[in-house]
Amino acid sequence: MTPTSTRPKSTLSVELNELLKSAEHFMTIKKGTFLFQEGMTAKELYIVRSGRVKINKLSSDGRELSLRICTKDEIVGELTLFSEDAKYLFNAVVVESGVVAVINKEELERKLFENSKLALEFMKWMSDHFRKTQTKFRDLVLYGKKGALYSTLVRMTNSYGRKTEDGILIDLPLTNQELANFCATTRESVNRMLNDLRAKGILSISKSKITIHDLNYIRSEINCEGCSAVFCSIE
Amino acid sequence: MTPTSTRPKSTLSVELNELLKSAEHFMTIKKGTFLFQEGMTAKELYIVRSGRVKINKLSSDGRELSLRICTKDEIVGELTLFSEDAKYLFNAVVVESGVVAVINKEELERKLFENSKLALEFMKWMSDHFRKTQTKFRDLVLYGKKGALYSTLVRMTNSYGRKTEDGILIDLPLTNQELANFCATTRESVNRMLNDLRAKGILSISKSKITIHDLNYIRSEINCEGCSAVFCSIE
DNA sequence: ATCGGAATGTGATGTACATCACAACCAAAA
DNA sequence: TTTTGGTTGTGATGTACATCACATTCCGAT
Repeated sequence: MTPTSTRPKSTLSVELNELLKSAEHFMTIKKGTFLFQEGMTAKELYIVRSGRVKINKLSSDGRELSLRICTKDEIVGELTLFSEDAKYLFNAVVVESGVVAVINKEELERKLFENSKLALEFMKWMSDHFRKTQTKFRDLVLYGKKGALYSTLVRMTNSYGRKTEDGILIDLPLTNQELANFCATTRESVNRMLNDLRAKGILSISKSKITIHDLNYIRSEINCEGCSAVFCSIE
Repeated sequence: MTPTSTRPKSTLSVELNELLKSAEHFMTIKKGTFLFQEGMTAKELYIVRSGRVKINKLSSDGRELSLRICTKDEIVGELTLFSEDAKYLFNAVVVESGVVAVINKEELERKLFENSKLALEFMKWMSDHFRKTQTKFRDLVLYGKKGALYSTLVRMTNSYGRKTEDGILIDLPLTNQELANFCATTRESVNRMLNDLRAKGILSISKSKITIHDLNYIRSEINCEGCSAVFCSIE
């Protein structure tokens, strides 16, 4: 698993990472379990150290909207900070076993108060994170389901893409259904759209992993040529 | 204009407001002009003191997606903080003349660094703001166009609603087109949906202002009975 | 190798919503 | 008052996408 990602990632700065570390204890997480569920009162947030955590939201009629897939060094549960008696807005389900660092909310708030540098970096992280989310929803809302899928593919590529001879491999097995959950659409629609792209030679799929041959085509379809890829990720 | 809003608002705390004030100069803004436009390099952010500023985004084919309408004490342009060489993601167009306080980005960052209390409160504001946006997009994506409209109505009510004898008046003239822009839909669809609601006695319209007679009906349709209204606003 | 469950693929049909077209209704200006 | 430009209202039609139904492929467990 060489770090041959095609684009720079906006991760936690070293300092932020180090400082957060000092306040934490660790917890192993097992595939299929929840880190937290929507509506639970939030007392802590988490930093993924290994494994994968998916953030999602269930609609009243049982459909799932996936929002993020978080791997190493991603912060989870951040939305509840600074509001007393906050409830988690989303679910965090472990999709690959691993370890998270547990950070007590109040303790973090105290640390942020005491350490201006930490506070500033944390604000920067929040701000970046906010921008990512905003642009993602914009694609979803402005460019229909195709926009949603293409946006998801671009983000997946930026987060998990690894250069190969014939394109960029999204190094994460994905079913049609899982992609559909990110797009608020159905597996059938995703299937048809992917087959169209396949027919055009834009991408190919093998062993439920997607290889993108022509990322620019996808990016141009949703007018994201100009956007800085740093904000365009799935984490 | 008595402050008979039906629900508590999450505005800037007094301290935050005061501290921000010290760094600012004022600028009058005229209806129809832009505070900033998408893609411009961002050097400052703004606090609305009077008048109204609409935040929107134009799609490549000319459709408009409205995101916020900001009045007194709302922060505008906040998304560009902490990222050097940031470009504005959206447009800010003045829809009602007034005055804004101008805050230099670098100066604010310095102030936040020097004053932990300010930093903490600012983070709280960002976090609240983030939650609002997330929940709004969720309605938009999960519950279709009807969900988008109902969500917009609830938010408008929370932000501009004033109790009257026969319901809650949204004290802001709104055309079908303007509502449509908030929902990423067409004026015709909005018109039909509003007429349905009118026929059911849920709301009524006069002089392009909406009065909601049965807010609970609308809220129940998009499953937001449980949500705290503080986060459910249009600002 | 073979069985069974999950994932994929693809037609037929339904439905929500956009688009088009145009009539009716204002309210402010001439 | 009449004109005019913006807004509302509403049918007819088109299109994107969801839903349903079922066949096929894939893959791990026995």
